[in-house]
Amino acid sequence: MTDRRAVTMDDIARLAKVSKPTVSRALSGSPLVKEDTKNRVLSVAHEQGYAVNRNAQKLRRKRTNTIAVSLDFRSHQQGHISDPFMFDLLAGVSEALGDRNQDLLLCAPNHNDTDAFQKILWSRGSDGFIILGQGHREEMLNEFAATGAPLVVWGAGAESAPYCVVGSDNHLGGRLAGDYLLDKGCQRIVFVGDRSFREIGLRFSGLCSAADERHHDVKIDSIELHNFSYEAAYEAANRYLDVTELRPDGVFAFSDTGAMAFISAFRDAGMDVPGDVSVVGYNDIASAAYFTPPLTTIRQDIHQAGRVLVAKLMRILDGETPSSGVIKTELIARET
Amino acid sequence: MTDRRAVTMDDIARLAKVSKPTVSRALSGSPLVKEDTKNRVLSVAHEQGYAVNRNAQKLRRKRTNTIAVSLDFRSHQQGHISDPFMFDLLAGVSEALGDRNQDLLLCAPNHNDTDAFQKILWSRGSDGFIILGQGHREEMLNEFAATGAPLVVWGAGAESAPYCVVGSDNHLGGRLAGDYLLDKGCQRIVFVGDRSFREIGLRFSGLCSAADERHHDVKIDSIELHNFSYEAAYEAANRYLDVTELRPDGVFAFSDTGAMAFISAFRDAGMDVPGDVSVVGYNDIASAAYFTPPLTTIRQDIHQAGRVLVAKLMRILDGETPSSGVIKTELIARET
DNA sequence: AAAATGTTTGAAATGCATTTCATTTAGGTG
DNA sequence: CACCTAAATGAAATGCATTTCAAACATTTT
Repeated sequence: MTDRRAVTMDDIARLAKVSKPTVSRALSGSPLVKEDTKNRVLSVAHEQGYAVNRNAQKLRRKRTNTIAVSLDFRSHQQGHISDPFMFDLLAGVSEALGDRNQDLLLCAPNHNDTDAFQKILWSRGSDGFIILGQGHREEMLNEFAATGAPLVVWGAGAESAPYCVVGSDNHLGGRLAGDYLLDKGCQRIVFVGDRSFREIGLRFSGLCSAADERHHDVKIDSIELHNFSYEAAYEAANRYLDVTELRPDGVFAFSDTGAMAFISAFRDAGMDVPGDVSVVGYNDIASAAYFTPPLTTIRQDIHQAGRVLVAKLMRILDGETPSSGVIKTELIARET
Repeated sequence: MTDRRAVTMDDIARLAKVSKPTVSRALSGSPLVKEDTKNRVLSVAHEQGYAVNRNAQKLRRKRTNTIAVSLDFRSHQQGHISDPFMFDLLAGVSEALGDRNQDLLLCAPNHNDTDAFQKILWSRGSDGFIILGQGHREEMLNEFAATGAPLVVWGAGAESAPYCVVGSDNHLGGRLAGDYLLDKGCQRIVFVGDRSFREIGLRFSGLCSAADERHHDVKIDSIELHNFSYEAAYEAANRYLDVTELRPDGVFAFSDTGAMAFISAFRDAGMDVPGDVSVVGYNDIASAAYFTPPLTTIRQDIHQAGRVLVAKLMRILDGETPSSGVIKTELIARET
């Protein structure tokens, strides 16, 4: 409210009877300044309510200590993504960045083109990028990475990917789910999800290889679902039940939320889960264990994920080129 | 990668054969520059891959066009908050800020003291604050607001609050839940949640006044729950069932997640929902409608929330002092 | 054609901190 | 005590864009 001029480093210098560079050094913990002087500066700064102007600092240092995190809130113009998994991922990243004193610039670009990201870099809005979910943006990400932009991506690693990817082993996840359903004796398994997403495609192929290996007489069907909402999954389930002669006895969904919507539809259609049909989700979101019935799912170590993403990006910023990272992936067998 | 010197405004000026101020004006859309010149500058800037250095801009303009959003990820050192409601709220805020070309600095302060916030302001890291959830930070927020910091808070408005609060009408929410349970004929209603949170306390008192008004012979009990996780709610439910002679026939939970955990515990204890006990949650998170059974809950208009929070803050930054805002609150009756 | 007005443009000052390099001070040695 | 080295400090240059104020140019008006 008081509109008096902001306190600057010069003021602190004057009050502490030292020069500006000394204040600068004292505040950034340089070993070049005597203990004594440093304390004096620090206490003056504190009593004046002074904090280094970050913008001047960033301008001068050419380093922002800020990481842009992209969350594609509204992919597929289908309203907000609200998979709690993404939230947990964000929380993990936020914490890991906090531990390294990096600021987090949250960006949910409207136009999903390289430019939106490129501009952040050109304008020195951040030092690097953490992209949560590659989705259908692979081409764009390839382009962006080709410019040499420092980025890490949460998603599925293609060997060919020109950027560092961190993610669970989606193929393994699919196998684990497949083995689980096959062990239960499922004959007609249906996969639910948008296979054009690389991660999800891999989960499907994992499921298929599990089936292939068993030489079982298993039918694997797939429902293409280009929308991640509960509504869409619920409706897709109903449509499928309407159309199909033999109802499925096993379902593997691209996510826990999808699995829940399917279970809900099955219940409304008078089917029993897991009596009539077994269901496996993906992610092990917090609510999975408390769903009715408790949901069997593939857990990704989300907490590790945030730390790994940040660690890799920091190495990139230090000029290294870390390999992609794989996050622990395991089946959590519950009632479905 | 190429470590050539960054493109600056001087370069653009030279290439477009104009002066620096003209470039500055052209890029920020000033009407002072001739259409002709402006286009020339714009095209040069584009082909050079130039974007104004935000840090220099912020330094000079003394305005950051950045809003700090605080998300208390790990309140109560109990691990991450992962209520999807918070995620939706964040998504709404993110979108509303995007629409106004404001950047979003996500902060999850470790030390929950004024200083963490104050420092952001002193260092010109953001122009203002959106605090998502007042939780137990009311005192701190009062202090912070007293310094004249521009902030809006998602929470429950006390008349006395020295800052602008936006939130649903929690008392009304409580009444609606109460009326619903009483209409169902519940006799032994238990409230679940940490009443020391103002929002939650109000929901409880709303429930009580609904009961009072009916002159019913209703017993209202309450389970103090100082932890927002599913686990904690599930355990609290079990403890309560162990200890109580007459089992409750109505539950009103502080959130949908809490309600789900309770339903899960009831189910595991062999109780039927809604046969034996009716349950009302709060927030209407996306999964509520697909829970088994579909969850009755109090919906807050989350999308409006984000817009209102941002709009109020912008007015504050313009020197106004907007009143607190109330978000639409309604009962969504489903099966429980 | 000169005067008056309005429109574009540019030179220079400014915002604030960091860094280089030179200088001073303190400490150690013969 | 003179001399050298190491430690601490400071003057000035620098990073990049915005803004003020004055100058140049274009257009009307008399």
